[in-house]
Amino acid sequence: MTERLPPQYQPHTTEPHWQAYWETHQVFVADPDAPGEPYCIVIPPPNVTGSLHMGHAFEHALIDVLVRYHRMRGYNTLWLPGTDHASIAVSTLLDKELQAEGTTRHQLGRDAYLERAWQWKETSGRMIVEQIRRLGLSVDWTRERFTMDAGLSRAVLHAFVQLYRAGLIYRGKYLVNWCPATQSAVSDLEVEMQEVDGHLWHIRYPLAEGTGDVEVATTRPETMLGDTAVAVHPDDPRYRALIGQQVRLPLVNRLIPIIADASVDPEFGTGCVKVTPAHDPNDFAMGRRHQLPMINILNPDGTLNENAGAFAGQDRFVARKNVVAALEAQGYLVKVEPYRHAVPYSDRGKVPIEPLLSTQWFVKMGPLAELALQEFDQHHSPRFVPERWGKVYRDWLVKLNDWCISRQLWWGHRIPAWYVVAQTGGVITDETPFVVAETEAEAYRLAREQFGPDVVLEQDPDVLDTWFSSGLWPFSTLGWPDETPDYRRYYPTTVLVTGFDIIFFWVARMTMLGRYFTGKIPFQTVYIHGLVRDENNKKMSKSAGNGIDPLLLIDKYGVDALRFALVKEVVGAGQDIRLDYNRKTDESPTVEAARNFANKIWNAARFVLMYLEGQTPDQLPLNAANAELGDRWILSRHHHTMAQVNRQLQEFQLGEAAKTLYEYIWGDFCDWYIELVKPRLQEEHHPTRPVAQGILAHLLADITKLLHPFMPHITEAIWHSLVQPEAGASLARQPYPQADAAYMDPQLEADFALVMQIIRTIRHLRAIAEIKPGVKVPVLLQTQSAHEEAIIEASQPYICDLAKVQPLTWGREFTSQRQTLVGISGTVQVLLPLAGLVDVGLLRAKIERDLQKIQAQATGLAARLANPNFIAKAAPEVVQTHQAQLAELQQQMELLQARLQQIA
RNA sequence: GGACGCAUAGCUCAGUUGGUUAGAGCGCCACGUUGACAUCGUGGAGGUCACUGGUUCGAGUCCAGUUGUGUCCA
Repeated sequence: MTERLPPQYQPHTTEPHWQAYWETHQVFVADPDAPGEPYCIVIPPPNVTGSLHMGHAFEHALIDVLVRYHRMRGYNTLWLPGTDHASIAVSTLLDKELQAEGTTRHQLGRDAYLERAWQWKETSGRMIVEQIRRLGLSVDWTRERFTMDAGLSRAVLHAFVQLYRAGLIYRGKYLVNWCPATQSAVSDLEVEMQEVDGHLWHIRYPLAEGTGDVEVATTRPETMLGDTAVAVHPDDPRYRALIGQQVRLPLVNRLIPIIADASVDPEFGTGCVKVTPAHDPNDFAMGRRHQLPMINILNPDGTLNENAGAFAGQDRFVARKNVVAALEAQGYLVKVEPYRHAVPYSDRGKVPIEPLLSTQWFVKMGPLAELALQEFDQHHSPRFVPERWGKVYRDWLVKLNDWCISRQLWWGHRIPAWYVVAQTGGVITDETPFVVAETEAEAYRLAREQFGPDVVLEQDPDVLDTWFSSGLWPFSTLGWPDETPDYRRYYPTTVLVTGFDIIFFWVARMTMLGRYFTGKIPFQTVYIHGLVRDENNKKMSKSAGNGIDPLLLIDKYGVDALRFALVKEVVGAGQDIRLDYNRKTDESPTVEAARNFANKIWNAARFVLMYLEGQTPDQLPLNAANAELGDRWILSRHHHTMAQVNRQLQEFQLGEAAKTLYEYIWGDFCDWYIELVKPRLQEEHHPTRPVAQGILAHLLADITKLLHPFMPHITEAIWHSLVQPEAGASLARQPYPQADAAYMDPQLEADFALVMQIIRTIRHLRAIAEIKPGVKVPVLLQTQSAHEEAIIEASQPYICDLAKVQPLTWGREFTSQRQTLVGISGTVQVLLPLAGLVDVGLLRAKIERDLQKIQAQATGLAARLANPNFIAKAAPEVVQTHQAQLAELQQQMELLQARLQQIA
């Protein structure tokens, strides 16, 4: 039996073996017709351009704990894996490739480009999926989905058309966030504000009539080419007289009005601001209020267009310099100040965003957000864990703007709008009429109805924001819009596990779209986890280059170790975790500790298997009737642990559950129980040997089950060795152990704690006396309590064995020899006679040290008990505990003082 | 500027509804390789619980403020 288990756990052979086993035997394939309450989680789809990073490993480890736990609890469980198509990321990647080849996507043409994109996805895009497989997750690979699969694409078109027909999608010309790098619009969420050191340029605009001028201040002087007004606060006494007058815009020579608008902050700069409605969100709003002309001065690539006059064709940052130079040359530049301000950057493109007036498609968010808000406010749906994230979610729903969903890219879901282009010569303009339909045929049908039989249609060239399809993920992956068996069985899903950074991007969009289309919030609970930070407590990011490669750690320590380390670090929920890591050696003490734990379990299993002599737990009944004190103690601890772990897992306290198991297995089971039963096992005819064997077998079987959600591979391996199940069976499908109150005995656990305490005290005294570990020593235990005497009697073999005592004597009163080491365990006095071995001063010092400690405690307690307020106001049981404690301390002090006199 | 976290041993972190002596792992020191495990065992050292004030018989825990630090939103 033991031949099969090497003395050290070897993850590199064990883990791939069981991963293949699970997949071969379809252990995680869900069956909607099977019994059990449904438990479904959809994976937060990783991006196909990505590679496995620590965030994935962490998130997936957490999800797998939940999923495996519930599967073992008998739920009909589905964990659905998949990836999203990452429109912008793939486009950026391919554009770079094409650029290197000296071509562009426009030269290549749409069809050839998409063919290439699909090819890329099939080859390189598989990488992340293959890496995820190494984590050994209990996902159902037969249900793997991709956002651009036929079914999910159909869901996207269906959703778009429905929203359009309901008036919740519209096309229009608005100010959008334009990314000149990708040459596409992006949504508000894909913009990230960065503090940068810039300048504030003060520019003089001369009044059109008479003399004088106004001074404006700006961080983007080139935009003055598109100014169509100057604004002041209506109540600003400095400018009140000027309202209604005109100024002559320098360089451009355009006459623009001075308007009054309450949104102007009189404190900022000169209190007089330039207004560029086509290139600034505030100015855009002001432009609408005052019906100002909107002059666009930018091309899609970030160069200035023909409206910029002499500056046309120049890049925006070159133009900025040139505009400033021209203003200065012509005497319009008043001054330049250094100025630190927030600049919007494109999340993906990594360049400053330009607010740009552009015709795009938008989702009207108000009505959708309203539905989600109602669910949240009235039904607490979804429920957030931890709860505080619900507030973040709600706040965002209340103030969100319409969502720009069109992207000027090709990889993604093409917008299902067809323009009637015959009349406009094949060109799509802002005014071109269009129809929206799920298919081209349907579009033609609609268009012919509306525009006559000879229409020529051209589909909108743009694609949808990737998040639009991700927003449908919890139901599109299950078959929606069809009422498939999976959809009926598993929707709405049970839990969504994700990071807080994605609440707006993804969670809120899923709840809004899910509620609108399915009538239901797509998940009952949202479990929000924190980030994995690096060894310097920095957020890991690709751009900072501080990521820790999980694959390196898996190679070094095994995936179970990495997973356990990550889960064990989670406290409560939502807190960030920090991972120790040495970049020179690729070592992580945290993961190493988890690897050591795996090895500990492995060896505990080897020990148990060795003494089971081929018998399985089924062949060894749990014989509690003949159990000894130690047996009953471990059974109580065991059931106590099972109760606690189940409770913690149900309350999303995954890290706490991991710690509970760690302490129970390493501490109680290995350090104490296994050590306790060794003598019985080694004595072939010991009367309670079979009892110990039965307990070891059953507890180990339970331990593999309890730990399985956290460390699936090693537990599966041990379980197979232990129970020798039929082919195809998996631990993953065994029932999760539940506590039985009949085994739990707090009094027994307290009694046994005294035994442990006595053993520790003896070991401590031995260490003080520098007695060699192998040498047996006589020990006397003195106690006045009959109960304690009984405990000592029952545990005599344990004390003798674990503390290397021979002989052990106990009684009410011992007169010690001069040379006796003294220790205290509860009210038991532990005496270690040391004839001639140590010096009396050492013995005295030890007793005096103990006395001092006890004295300090007793003084504190006595002071508290002397306080009449304490007696009057504290709970009676608290007072009672204090009194009992003080009595015990006083007894200890008396004993020690007596002993001190004896050896003096 | 608004909101939300965090601050406990050298390091990474636990510490339930306030109640005896604040815990664990790593690291450190000493001892130890008897048949599960040196990826180990036994023992030990190590903390003014960021600071100030308040509530309370009693505060690491509750409240207010301060400082430091992190994140999200503007």
